[in-house]
Amino acid sequence: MARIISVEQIADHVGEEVVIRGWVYLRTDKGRLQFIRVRDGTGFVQVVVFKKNVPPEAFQAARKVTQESSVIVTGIVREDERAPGVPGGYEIDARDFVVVQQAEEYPIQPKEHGVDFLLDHRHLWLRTPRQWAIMRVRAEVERAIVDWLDSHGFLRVDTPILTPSAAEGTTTLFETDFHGRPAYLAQTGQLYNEANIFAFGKVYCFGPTFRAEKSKTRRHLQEFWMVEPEIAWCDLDELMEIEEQFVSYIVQRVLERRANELKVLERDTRLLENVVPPFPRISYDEAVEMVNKAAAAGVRVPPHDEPVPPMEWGDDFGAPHETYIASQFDRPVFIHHFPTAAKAFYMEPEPGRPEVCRSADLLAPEGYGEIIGGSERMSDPDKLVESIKKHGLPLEPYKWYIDLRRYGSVPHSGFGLGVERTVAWICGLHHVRETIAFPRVLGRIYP
RNA sequence: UCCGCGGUAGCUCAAUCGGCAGAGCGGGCGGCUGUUAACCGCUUGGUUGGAGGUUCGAGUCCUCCCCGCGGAGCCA
Repeated sequence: MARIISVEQIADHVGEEVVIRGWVYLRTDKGRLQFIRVRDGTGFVQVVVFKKNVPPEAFQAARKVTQESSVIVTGIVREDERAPGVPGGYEIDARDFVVVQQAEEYPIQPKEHGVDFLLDHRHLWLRTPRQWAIMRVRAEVERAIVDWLDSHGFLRVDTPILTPSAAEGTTTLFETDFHGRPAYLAQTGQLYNEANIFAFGKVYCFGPTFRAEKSKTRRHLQEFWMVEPEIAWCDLDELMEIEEQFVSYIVQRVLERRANELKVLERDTRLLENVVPPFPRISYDEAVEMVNKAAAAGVRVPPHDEPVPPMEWGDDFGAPHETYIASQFDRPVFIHHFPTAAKAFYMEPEPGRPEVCRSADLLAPEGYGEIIGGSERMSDPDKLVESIKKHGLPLEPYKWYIDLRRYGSVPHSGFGLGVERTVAWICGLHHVRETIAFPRVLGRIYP
């Protein structure tokens, strides 16, 4: 009895008779010769069913098999450079072909489809090679995140998803019912992380976060995953060093372990190979100057070839600004010291220049925008209370948060990295909706 | 919420000035021993998003509504 193998491991079985269990992705009927591409979840392989080599009923089954039928194939693994698939270069010369279930007419063809149709069929769309590759890269990104943090002294401490009030007070939250009292789905775990560092030093939380903003862009989801490390005894410069090490590790690890998937996605990996420390650092002041020079020179940016608009000091960057700035560098770039007024209440103002704060965003190259937002946190309780008031927020919900500064306050910093934007960048995708199995975009909750 | 674009066969799209609603793919039947989204022949397939209006005649023009896409703001 031949052994069941996974397509991923096919190179180890050349010349052996093996069994593959999977689903039919594509069939080419050449009369007495049937080319059937089978995927088993770990890869895609071409099965060659030649009439003379299989029992008559097996050949009939192969000739009639429909796309996405579940099948069990027995055959001999052969090296052949013509064989398509992932990893590719190997095919199975069938000796038997059994259909477990003959699939009904399948709605998704290996052709072009519209976005609306594909999202309505997301449960089936996930089976296609491109989506398969993206989800495998995502899983590698998530493993790299956890591995790096766990091996650098961080303790994973998960933070609540049901929260009593707005963490930052600015963005729209999803409201739910907590036994008669309003509760909100978390938009960040950061404030809880800050409590946790005083118990554990370096911590991170990693889970879904929710934003009810009516955002409809290629960079936004209503539900997305974020990893948020928080570090005691850490200032902004040390934070940026940690971030560039962390991001570089993630990218290099995907390059190393998911090369086949990046090939399926036709990603130009040379752009990713540059992603090693140190990353360039520019101040907000310098960034504004860069943008305005470009605006004056009439520079245009992709993807819509729009002109870079001029901006005033104090404005936040729009998408064309971010794209332009990122395009000036061959790896992610930090922008630090944003205007205090444009940022969250908890960020530490720069001593001697309180109009800017110790914050830094990390912009991914190629127009993928902000993948990290981070800052040094305010550590003085009186200044914090003042800032909360200045932002028009109530003090009562932040009582515990202010407490953290009253019992052994230390300089500390942290950041949040958006998983979907990072995966979209690494994979070279046009929209973050493809980076999560079941995306929650505005106006869509099915499937 | 605002700005722009769109909705025609299962899918992707076409239909000139308002004049017989079409093609490719998919499905079905047949052919082929090296296909890579194969190819060739035949065949199947329609409440043109919905409601109203103008007209001899509406996919096409007008009004309202619904849905989707892209972007802005905000953010990761």
